[in-house]
Amino acid sequence: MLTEERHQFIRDRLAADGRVLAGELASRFGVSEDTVRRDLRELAKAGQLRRVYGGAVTLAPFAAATISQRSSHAVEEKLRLAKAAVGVLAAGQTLFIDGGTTNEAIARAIPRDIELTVATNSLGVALALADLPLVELIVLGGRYVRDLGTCVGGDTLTAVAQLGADLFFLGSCGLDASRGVTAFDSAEAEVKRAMAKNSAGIVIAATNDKLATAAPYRVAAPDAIRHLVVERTAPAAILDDFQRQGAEIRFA
Amino acid sequence: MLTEERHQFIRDRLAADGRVLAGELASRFGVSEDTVRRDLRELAKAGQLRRVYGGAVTLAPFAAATISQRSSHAVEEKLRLAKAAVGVLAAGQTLFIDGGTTNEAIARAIPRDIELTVATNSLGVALALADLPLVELIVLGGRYVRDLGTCVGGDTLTAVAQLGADLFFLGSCGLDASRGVTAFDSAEAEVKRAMAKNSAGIVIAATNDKLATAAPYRVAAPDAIRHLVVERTAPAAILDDFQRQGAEIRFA
DNA sequence: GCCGTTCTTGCATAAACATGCAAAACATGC
DNA sequence: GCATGTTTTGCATGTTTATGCAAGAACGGC
Repeated sequence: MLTEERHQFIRDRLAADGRVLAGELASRFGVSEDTVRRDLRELAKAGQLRRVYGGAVTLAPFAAATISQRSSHAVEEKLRLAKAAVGVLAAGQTLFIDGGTTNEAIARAIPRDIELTVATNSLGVALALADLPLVELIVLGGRYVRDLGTCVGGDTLTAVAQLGADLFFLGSCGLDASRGVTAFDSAEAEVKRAMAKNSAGIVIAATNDKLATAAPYRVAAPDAIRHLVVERTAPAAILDDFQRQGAEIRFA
Repeated sequence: MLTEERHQFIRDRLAADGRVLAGELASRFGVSEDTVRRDLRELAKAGQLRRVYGGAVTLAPFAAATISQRSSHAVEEKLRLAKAAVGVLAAGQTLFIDGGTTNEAIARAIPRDIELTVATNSLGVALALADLPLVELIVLGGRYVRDLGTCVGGDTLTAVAQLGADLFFLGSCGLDASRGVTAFDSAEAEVKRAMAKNSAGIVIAATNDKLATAAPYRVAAPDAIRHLVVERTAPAAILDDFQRQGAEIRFA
């Protein structure tokens, strides 16, 4: 039996039952439990299931409900970035957080015992923060765009205009040392610009594939970035360019 | 049985009954009470429940107060109510939907193939609708209140004021044929009043325990209710009172 | 105050786990 | 065809985790 066939069977079984047992799969496939565990580990790394002691279960409902397509990509890297990104937080701060899977990961990585005020136009981020007892959560409403997972439009801009934040966690965008921060969508860019304008500093957590890419709509100048959180494997030349323009580099 | 499955069961049971007993869970899972206590301790540490002598209860005092009286069948009843409630919908309509578990159930019961415009201040409702391809979703932002699961405040009122809807699905409130619709919270009531004002008709889906109860804050007069969705076992006398004031009764 | 119940803590054990390694199956280049 | 490198798999190793049991502490009713 091919490895891929086992993986497919596990996915199907998870979709049907919501959980699988390592021992059960081993006898079903006629392979050792070690092999099954390896399968489960790989699928977990690919973001297709959650590993638990004794087997695996489907991902948390909120994770499945949000932008599931993109979030299965580079889960581990985003988790590492998120953990590093929350390091810039200080108690009592006010934040803007916009959309994107990296920002959702950051929201989930915020510890329960820190007091913050957070304004977000992302449903996924709002959901991640809805449970935190010490976080004052402000939802920035507006027209919901399915593909982005965020609210945009005039209502959103109005709401942003009434707020001011210490930090703005800017997500899902292109990043280039000469062109700065750019977005793929006009309405999305408008909201990002408003948030950037009303924030004292911008924080960007970017996977390597976001570095040195540009999109049509300008959001912020490169020297507006205060904290840049990147992977350890990020190209040093690009980081130098950002650092020269005032960004503080943080490695995940 | 996986540890994770026990945890999930405990969460579900808490959501349904508002409380769990350690001994009861132990015999149901077929494990020792020590194991159950360990589970409860972990969930408490994760902030998902509050540990009490003999078992555990839900965190939110508001939710606990209203939920504790519900039977474990309340989930099924809400599902039945929700299915009946979506029967009043027609393609192309614009809706307000506010918070409450019944409204979340209604949102989940909306079929994928109906075109609607929905404005909601409930995160749960928004999440349920985020996937539906034909629903234009407008999120009504504002200060998020954890116990209600909704956004309230001036920003929310401003956003509501700019919209008009055919129907308003009004949730989580007291219902009395003489006093009308009433809410437990002042800020919540304000938003409900604004939604009621800007809607052509009000729809209320109420479990039996909601009928003939009243809360401090008035939201709408009894004759503002256009559709009242109730269980088959609802007391006829109460229904008559509402019907005389213009409500159309629908049975789940 | 007492007593039974519930809880925490420490400990033992078995199961599940990660890791390193070697054999087998497979592909690749000459 | 044969040597070489890669992937997959199972096994042995040591580690971690889950669980139940026992003993003592904490709680609640009387």
